[in-house]
Amino acid sequence: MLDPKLLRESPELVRAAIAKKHLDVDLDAVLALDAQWRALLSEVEALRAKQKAANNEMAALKKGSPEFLAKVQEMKAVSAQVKAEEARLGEVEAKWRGAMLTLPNIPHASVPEGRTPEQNVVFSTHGDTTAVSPHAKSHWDIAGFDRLFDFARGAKVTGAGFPFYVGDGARLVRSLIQFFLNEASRAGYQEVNPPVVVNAASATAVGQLPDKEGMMYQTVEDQFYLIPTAETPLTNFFRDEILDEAALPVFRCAYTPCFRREAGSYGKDVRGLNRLHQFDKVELLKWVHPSQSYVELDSLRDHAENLLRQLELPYRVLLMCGGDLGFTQAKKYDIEVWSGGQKRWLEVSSCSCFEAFQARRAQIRFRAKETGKPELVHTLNGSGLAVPRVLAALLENNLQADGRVRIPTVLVPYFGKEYLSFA
RNA sequence: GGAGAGGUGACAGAGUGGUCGAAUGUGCAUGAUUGGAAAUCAUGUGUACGGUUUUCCGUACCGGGGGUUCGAAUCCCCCCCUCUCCGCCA
Repeated sequence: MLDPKLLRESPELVRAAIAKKHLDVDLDAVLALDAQWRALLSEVEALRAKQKAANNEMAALKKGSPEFLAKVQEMKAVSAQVKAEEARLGEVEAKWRGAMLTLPNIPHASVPEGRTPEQNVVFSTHGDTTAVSPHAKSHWDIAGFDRLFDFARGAKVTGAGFPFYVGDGARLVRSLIQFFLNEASRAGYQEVNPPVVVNAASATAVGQLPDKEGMMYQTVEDQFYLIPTAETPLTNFFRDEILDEAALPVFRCAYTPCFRREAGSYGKDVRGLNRLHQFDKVELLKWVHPSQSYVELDSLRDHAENLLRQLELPYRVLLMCGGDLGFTQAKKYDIEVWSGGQKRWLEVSSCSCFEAFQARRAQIRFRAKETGKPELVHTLNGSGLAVPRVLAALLENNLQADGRVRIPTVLVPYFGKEYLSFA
């Protein structure tokens, strides 16, 4: 959510943001609602002040005296009026709030113009995409793939997009998770093991409700949601809290399974490990002082990149253009790994700075030493990393002539051997 | 899942219909005192929104929501959470 004061004082900034993100929002309607809401609020508050004053007078009067009874009669009318006006205020306020929630976060000045994913800027490229194994092929075509990554049985037991990982497949998944977590710890992120189902308030605070309800699995009895990312429980950790300024920045990481319904995709995007309904991911979160958010975004991105470098996987970094930037983000980098068999880039991380947009909605603040007043923190998050696509790239890029997969040196201590075998 | 108790400001803890944003204590901040500290004394110490704008003023908030009433922290209803006991269970 945007700062209502910003909207009032600099509507042109908000208008420019909407244009840069290529969104269609009727800003004038929002402004009109805002004015209406404020006018109505003043009216109601004046009425309540009147009520309060009368209340104090009546406390001094003798109960049951003629003056007292007269006052009761008089205030009955005011009371009815307050009730009616409050009902109206409630309606307008709900509309106003709804309208405010349609306003996107302001893109950072460094975000390039553009409407489509093609207009994202290639920020950097690392590693040699031509240096992958000459035997690379799409991972689902690798002989024996189905034994270690059993989609058929997953579909029987649950549904499409819920594979079983078996044997060396399961072991490699665990190795990657452990490697990612250890690296995050080493970089100063405190490890957290959060709940993987959250309530509606938490989903709302990070913007997954109400608009993205369809992307989450829901429980029947309790109105809980399976998390689409660890960002959801982690960001909510400090919801409605005021932190010490000295405690900032706070770095946290978490491994969780992630659940996404993602209806509507098809084709090669959803083949094999490319897109699943349940997948494993290590997520990195930062709560920082507003002056540090972009320095922190760079170091967050660099941490994620470093994981791919250590895994010896070619990758590139995209700086998202205005039109491809999410609603809530001020700036975002996507990191894509090179999939040598499919000969395409696969997104394995998305590093975003939200500035105060999430924090305002979730009411996460810190007490500023200077003023002693609470201020909103800035939040950032990024994957470090999503497992299945890294897995896909590893299987493809490192496929040997004999059908085995070479394990990157850094993973060998975790995996316990130098080659993964499909036999 | 069943029975009972409870949820008040940073913390402890009063308050059962009116002058209560809320006693008191602790903590914290500033000042006095001191060579310095402790102790003591004094003053101050929530958040949000709106109006105004170097000052202030108004309104709201006593777990959440609804109701009764001229008026609710206080009465009624629903929900959530915590604790104790029982049941169940890894």
